[in-house]
Amino acid sequence: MHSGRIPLADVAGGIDLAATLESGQSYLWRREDGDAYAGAVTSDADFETHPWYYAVPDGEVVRVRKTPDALVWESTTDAHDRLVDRLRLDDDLPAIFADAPALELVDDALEAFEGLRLVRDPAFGCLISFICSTQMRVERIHEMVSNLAREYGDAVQFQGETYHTFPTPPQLAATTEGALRDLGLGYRAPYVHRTAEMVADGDAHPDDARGLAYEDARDELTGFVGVGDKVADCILLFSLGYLEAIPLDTWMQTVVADHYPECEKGSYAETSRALRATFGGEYAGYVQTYVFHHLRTA
DNA sequence: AGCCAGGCAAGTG
DNA sequence: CACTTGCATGGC
Repeated sequence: MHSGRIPLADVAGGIDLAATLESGQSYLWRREDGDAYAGAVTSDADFETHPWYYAVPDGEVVRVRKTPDALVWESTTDAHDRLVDRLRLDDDLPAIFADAPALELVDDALEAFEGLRLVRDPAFGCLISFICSTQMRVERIHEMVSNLAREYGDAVQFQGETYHTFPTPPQLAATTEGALRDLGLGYRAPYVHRTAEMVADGDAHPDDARGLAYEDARDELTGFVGVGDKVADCILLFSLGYLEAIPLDTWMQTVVADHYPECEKGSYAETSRALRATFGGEYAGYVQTYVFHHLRTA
C-alpha cells in the first residue's frame, strides 16, 4: 500500500473536501461511510469524523480524507500527482476570486464554502454521469453511477474491500438498453447506451472538444446522444477545464429570474453569455459552482 | 395524489 | 429558429 499526505499549507485557499465532492460536480467519487450524500458537511472541529472518499481511476484505488492540516491518502499506487490533478489542488483560489464580482449572492456563496474546488474528472465518466443527471436529484445520480460501476466496471481489491472502476466505453456499449433501464436509468438508458457505442466505435470522444473555443467545444459535445447545452457545459466545467462554462440548470434559471432578470435573453446561448459576464467571465464557472451549492444546501 | 428533480430528443409551425 | 410534447423513476 502507498500512502502520503498533502499539507494544506501547500494548497492555496485550502480545500473543503466534503463540499468539493458532494456538491454535484463529480459522481466518480464515493463517500466510504455509505450513501449519505445529503450535503452534510462536517466541521474541522470534529475532524476525527471526517469520512474517507474514494475513486478508482485507471484501476487504481485512491482513498483520501481531510485532517486539520493536510489531505491524507492511501492508494494502490503513488496517488499524489493524481490527487493534485483530480482535485485541482494547484488552483490558487484567492487569486481566482480576487476579481470576483461584488454581488451579494456571490459574496455569500464564496464565504459559506471557503475551499470548495472544482474537480477535473475523466471525460468519459463525466459524460455518462451527466447524461444520467437530467431531471434527477444529486443523491440519485450518485446511486445510478455507483450502480453502473458495480454492474459493468472491473472489481479491484484493496485492503480487504472490493472497489469498482467506472466502466469503459466498450463495457457500457456491450450492455443493452433494457439492462440499463433495469438499473433505474429510465429514459436515459438509450442515451447512455448509444453514446457509449459512439465512443467505443471510435466515432467521437469527449476529449475531442479539448482545445476548441468555448462555444465551439459546447457544440461539439452536443453531438452525443443525451447531451444538450446544459450537460455539455457540465462536461466542459467539471472535466475539460473550461472554467468560464456556467451550466444553466433549473437553479441558475431561478437565479437569473430572481436576481439578474436583465440576463434573460430568450435562448440558452445568449442568456449564458450574459450571466457569464455577470459572474466575471474567465472564472464564471467557478463562481457558479459556489452559488449552485450555496442555494442547493440553503 | 400531484409535483419536482443540475434536460433532452423528436416533432411541428 | 422558436416552441411543444413525451419521457422513467423515486421522494416528499
